[in-house]
Amino acid sequence: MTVLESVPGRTVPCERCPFRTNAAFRDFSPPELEFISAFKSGELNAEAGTTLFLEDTNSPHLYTVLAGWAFRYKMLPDGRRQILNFALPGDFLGLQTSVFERMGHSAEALTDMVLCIFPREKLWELFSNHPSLAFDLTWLAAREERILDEHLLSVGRRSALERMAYLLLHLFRRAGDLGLTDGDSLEFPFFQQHLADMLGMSLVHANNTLRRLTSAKVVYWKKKMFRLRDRDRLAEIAGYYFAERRPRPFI
Amino acid sequence: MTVLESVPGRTVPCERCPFRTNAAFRDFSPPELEFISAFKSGELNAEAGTTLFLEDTNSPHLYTVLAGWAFRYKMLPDGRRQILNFALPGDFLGLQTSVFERMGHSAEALTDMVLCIFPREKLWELFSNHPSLAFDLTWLAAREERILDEHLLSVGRRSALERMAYLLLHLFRRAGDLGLTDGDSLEFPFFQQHLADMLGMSLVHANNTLRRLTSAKVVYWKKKMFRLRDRDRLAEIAGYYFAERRPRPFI
DNA sequence: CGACTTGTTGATGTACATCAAGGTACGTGG
DNA sequence: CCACGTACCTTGATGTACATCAACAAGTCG
Repeated sequence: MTVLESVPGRTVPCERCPFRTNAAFRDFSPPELEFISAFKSGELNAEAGTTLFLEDTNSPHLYTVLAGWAFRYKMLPDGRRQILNFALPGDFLGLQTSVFERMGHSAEALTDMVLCIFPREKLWELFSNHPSLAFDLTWLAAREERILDEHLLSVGRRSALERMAYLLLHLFRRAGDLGLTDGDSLEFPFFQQHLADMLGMSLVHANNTLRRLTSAKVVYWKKKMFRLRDRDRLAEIAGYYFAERRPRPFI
Repeated sequence: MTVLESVPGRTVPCERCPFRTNAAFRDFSPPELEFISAFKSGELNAEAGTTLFLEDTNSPHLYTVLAGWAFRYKMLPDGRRQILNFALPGDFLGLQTSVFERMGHSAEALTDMVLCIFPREKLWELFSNHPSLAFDLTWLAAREERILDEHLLSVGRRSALERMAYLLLHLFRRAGDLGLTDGDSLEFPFFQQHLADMLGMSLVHANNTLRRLTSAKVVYWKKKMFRLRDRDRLAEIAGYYFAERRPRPFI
């Protein structure tokens, strides 16, 4: 996470936000940029493992991820955990807290992170004065919904092998769009337990399934280093893989 | 669906929309109402079984459900189907089509339906001139996300019995909020195959699971008539059941 | 150096899917 | 009216994809 290193104390001004030069993000008009700058109330540097949100509690903040990975999850009273989605740089966290009074999910930092903080009281100002940004928010919500739809299809109807293939492709593509990949390789910041909890299977079975993919030389996975060795084969295993790319997010 | 019968040909003017007097929906200011009236371009009367959206295609329309039930779903190439969510009166369908160029899911009418049609080109006008309505849209998107989160938790981590209990409670509550229930009973418009496809299990297993609940006298289910005989027991089986109610939707 | 974390593998059990058959209700045409 | 098909529900037999339990390997860290 180069951003983390390049900003070792003070905050990134929105005018020099690294996303401004990233092709994955749309351009902002000067008034938009000005508003965002005023909207941003600070930054949160969170260590890996930090709880960003806790289910059923309230949060005064909205965040966008500036650097690092997080994940959203829900738990059952007996400790069973379901990871709902991962959050990467550019993703928005905490919309629910501004729309309902309590979060319906928890969120945890997977790596050390930098998050931009926005006070939710000012969200209304965004809606009334900057419809283009309100639309971006809606865009992000619709994208999240689409990802959840896909995951639900995976967990509900795909086999363990198909699910694993799908998830790896999904994550690789999202990271790739942000320029986090290096050719066919990428550092995945999570443990096999995270894969299992995302895919709704046991750790042992996630391990077996991943092993089937590695020993078939479809992917490489060791010590968090991931390599996509045979993308077509992986897509074929996943059942189908729907690719879409359009720049349009918030911030 | 009384609305369907009471409007056997022409459209419902928004000023006399049945939701205006329904406690589950928020009030509109006169300008909001006026805009909505102009935004609405017509009505669609769809028979049960009609495809409202088809995955990977585009739709020029947005809909809100005025009467009837629908469901959103995705399919794998070999025919496995995952139902993502059900849509009830007041729900909004087709946001994705205005934000991406293709739908990520299909949708089908479960009963005969009446839908209000909104042209998506005018959505921008909503965002720029009626931020309160834009916020409502965001509210609906956030609610959909929350429901999907719950379903993902169910399918990924709950047992078949827990899942079934959760889903029945979920649907009963949503229908109840809209005043569609009659005491502890409700007409569910779907077949057991729909339950199975929602819960990510086979038809046979859905049947067995439902039967366990009926023979334990927790619920009654026969010929689409559903009765909640022991709500507390059902909630206990579901693991936990988080209840929240706030009026705030669009239209 | 142990203590702990993460990954890996095997043995065993079970929750689920699949296959197959029959049951009831309802429609249709004769 | 009956014979027939069709749609949905129900149940049993069998198979398998998964979970659980248990142990160990390899790395990391105080």
